[in-house]
Amino acid sequence: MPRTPGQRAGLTHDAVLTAARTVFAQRGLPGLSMRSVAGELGVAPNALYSHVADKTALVDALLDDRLGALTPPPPDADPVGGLRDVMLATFDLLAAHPDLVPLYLARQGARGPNARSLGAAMTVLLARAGVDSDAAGRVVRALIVSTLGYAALATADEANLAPPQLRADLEVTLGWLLRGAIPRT
Amino acid sequence: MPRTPGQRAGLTHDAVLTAARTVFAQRGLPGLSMRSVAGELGVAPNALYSHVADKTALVDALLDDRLGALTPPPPDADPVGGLRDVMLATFDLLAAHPDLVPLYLARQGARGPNARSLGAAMTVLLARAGVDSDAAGRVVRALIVSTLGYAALATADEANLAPPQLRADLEVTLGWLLRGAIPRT
DNA sequence: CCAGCATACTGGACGGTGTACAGTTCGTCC
DNA sequence: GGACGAACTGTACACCGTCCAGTATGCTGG
Repeated sequence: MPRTPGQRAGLTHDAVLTAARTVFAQRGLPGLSMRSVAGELGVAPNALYSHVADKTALVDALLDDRLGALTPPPPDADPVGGLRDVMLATFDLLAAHPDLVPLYLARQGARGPNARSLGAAMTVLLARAGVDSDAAGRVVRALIVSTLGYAALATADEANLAPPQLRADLEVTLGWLLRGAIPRT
Repeated sequence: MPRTPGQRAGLTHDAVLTAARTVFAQRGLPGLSMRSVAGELGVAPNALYSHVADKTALVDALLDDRLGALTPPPPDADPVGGLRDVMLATFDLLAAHPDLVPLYLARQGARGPNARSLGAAMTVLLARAGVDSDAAGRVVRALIVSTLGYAALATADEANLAPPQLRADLEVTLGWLLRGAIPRT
């Protein structure tokens, strides 16, 4: 999107984020550079630094942005089923956009607002299942770790493992974790 | 280790690997470049390419090399305890060398000979616990995913989670997984 | 013993990266 | 209307992985 020179670009943090999203969608992770994002905006690479601290800050924002596509489980859902479904949905999101996975791994899962709200919704479900809030954090971590890990396996290049197979394996694993974490009723 | 010019360096794949190990130990992941490894050997950067296909191949070798520090569980060990101990030892190894973790994550856990032999030893234990070899692969994956994931959390920069705490959490998680995977006796 | 050859290695370069510094141009507010 | 601060550009630095063309070395067959 080149501009006629002499005019202002009028960038904002959101505009940069949007451009990053576009570049990332079209050219994947290796194509995501400050220069490519700036090019998408018709702007010099350094111009981005007025709106974004770092490349890592931009990537963080991008990650949480993508997490917004996930709908948190409703508070009145069945705890075990609800938790399993969010994690499987997360797996599906990551499997559909393989280039996201290395980014999440490098950041250990993003701590933006969307990530937080998902975590909160999961904690609510766990509370209803009798898990106190101290333990809930640990359980959420265990679930996320497995989900991210299986997503990583599913998006590996050398993948001799088929994603549907891994999705099934993840489901089994989540069952073990939830059965262990939630006191028998 | 500069040489007097005009003489051969006499590099080998092993020499390159050793140099890489040294550089990595001293300068960490960001300091590990083809140029720095070559510098350690007193050699031009391109010289490495006579002994190593890629930087990624070098890193792969380095990863499996470090995995050699782990001793596989003996075949006659208690299955649950033995499996738990290998994974905790793996966690400790990674926690002690934080820069290893991003590399393992990027490669989804290394497929070199050392990694294979560890996997084989784990499969043996699982077989003795009544898990057939098909399911064993899945269980091993589940265990590794959690272990790597917790190690990643333990080595995160922003870590508000203390490593000993995470180690304890991992132990609990491994218990859940093993209890789920191994049929009740 | 010497010719020939494959291999190891060097020098230099290409195209890329993230980002710092200095300067210019613009919108906005007193 | 003049000053100020922010936005943006041009340029540059210090890296990166890797390729290409050349040179020198050690080993091998005659």
